[in-house]
Amino acid sequence: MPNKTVKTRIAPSPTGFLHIGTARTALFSWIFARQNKGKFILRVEDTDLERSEPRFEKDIIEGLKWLEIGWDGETYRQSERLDIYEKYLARLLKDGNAFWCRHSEEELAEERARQMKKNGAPRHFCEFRDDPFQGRKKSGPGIIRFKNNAKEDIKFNDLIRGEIVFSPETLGDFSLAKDWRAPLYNFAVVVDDFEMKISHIIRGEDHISNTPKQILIQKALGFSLPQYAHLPLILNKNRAKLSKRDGAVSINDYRKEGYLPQAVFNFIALLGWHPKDDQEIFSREYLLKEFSFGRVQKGGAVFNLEKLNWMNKVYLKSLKIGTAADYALNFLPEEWRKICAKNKKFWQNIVKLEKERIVKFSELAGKIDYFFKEPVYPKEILCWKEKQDYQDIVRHLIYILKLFEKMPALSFSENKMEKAIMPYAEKEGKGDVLWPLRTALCGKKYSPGPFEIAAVLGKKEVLKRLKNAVEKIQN
RNA sequence: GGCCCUAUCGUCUAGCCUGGCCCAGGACGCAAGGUUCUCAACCUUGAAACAUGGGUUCAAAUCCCAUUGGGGUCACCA
Repeated sequence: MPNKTVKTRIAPSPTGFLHIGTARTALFSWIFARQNKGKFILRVEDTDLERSEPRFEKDIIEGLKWLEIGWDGETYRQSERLDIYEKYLARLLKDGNAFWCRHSEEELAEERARQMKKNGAPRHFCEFRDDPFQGRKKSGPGIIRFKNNAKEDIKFNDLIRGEIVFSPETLGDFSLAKDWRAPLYNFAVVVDDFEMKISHIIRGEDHISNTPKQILIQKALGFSLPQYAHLPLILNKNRAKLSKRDGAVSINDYRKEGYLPQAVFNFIALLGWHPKDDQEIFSREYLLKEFSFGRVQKGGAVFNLEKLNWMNKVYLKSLKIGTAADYALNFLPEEWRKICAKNKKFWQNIVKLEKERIVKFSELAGKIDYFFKEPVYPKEILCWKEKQDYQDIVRHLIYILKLFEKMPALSFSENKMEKAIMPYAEKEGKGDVLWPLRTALCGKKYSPGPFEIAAVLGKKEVLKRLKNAVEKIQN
């Protein structure tokens, strides 16, 4: 039964590019909202003025759009909501639930170090806590803290992990804001989630330890508690939180490398979630139908590039040739792109040949240069298994040359060529004939089949390249 | 270090709630073979895991306890 009041959000902070983990959180939040006919919104958490940058916000938005994880109109930016935070902050101070703390950062750091040394929980119960404005900032240091008087255990029910319990003493008087108009994370989140009527907070496991603080603030402000679902983390090879130093962690890195959005979507969905059966390749419709928190994994998942690569190949294979060609066009050097944009059929034929041989589109350009210019290669490449006699190669090439010359240019097709040449190749040894033919056309050890290449190149070009090869040997 | 989360093949995981069908299934990767002028694709086969120790039970990957390992977090970052 769909819950009509469901509202979820993705709340990235624009201090870096769209992280894979953020994308997956967005994906699950989006699915959950869709499943329940609810809403999914975007909130940019840019309260850290020092580190937030517009280019990161742009990247995050582009990444989400690329994956077609769309939010419902509402987009918020915390930096534009300072009046709201100020209002709630005033209320907290007035009610005696918050206070100004005048300790310097150095003092606080020292205190923490002392506590850690004594094997205790590092926390700050402040001496200014009983008079909200005693420590008020005039010019020196100071921030607004939560006056944590909680005695009872703080409990919440996580949709993925069940009940989680914290004892409040370990929290201390935690920070709320640097100043009236400079809210800090835990406080801003609580206010926004309430104001935006978020029903389900879906986020990474690294936020579990923030949850009790947020609950305390919610209670002090008289807010109703949302539901929580803490997703397992995405890990690197060393099983630590995946971070920038681990290489490509931004969704747009994968976009730029020419991965397909469907593949990335499918892959990150499967990183921590699994359907009832063994199906691993699935559409967003399938996921929409099948997703549930009950099947979300509790333990972290290592990001496995090899599997993504495999998955991208699967999607690449199933892509219609026209679609693939259009998409792939973006990954060509300018000069070739112009040629292909004018000659779509030519380009599609090329893509058809390489589509199943590449992992991602960025590999394409390096493999198809011989369609745009004559190949440059050492004559040794023409030898099959590196020990074929050059005289034999010349003999075979000339034979093929003559066969091809007799064929009408218009019916210079894969099939016709094959029919014409195969009897000869069977007789002389397939490798002995086909290898030199293929390498003469493309100048590469590895490539699609000779007839496939020849058909795309066309009769005139094929004859020219065969003659070149013969000359190369004879000189 | 305190607190919290977590634990099945190298990796992603099914199975665990509701013990027996599991000497543990699938996928990626790996290895071997087949197909093949090369590469890719495809087909067949194989190696590969219930963290450890105690219980409970006729029976435990599944339930209970302890231990160990891994991770997260403890900011005037989010």
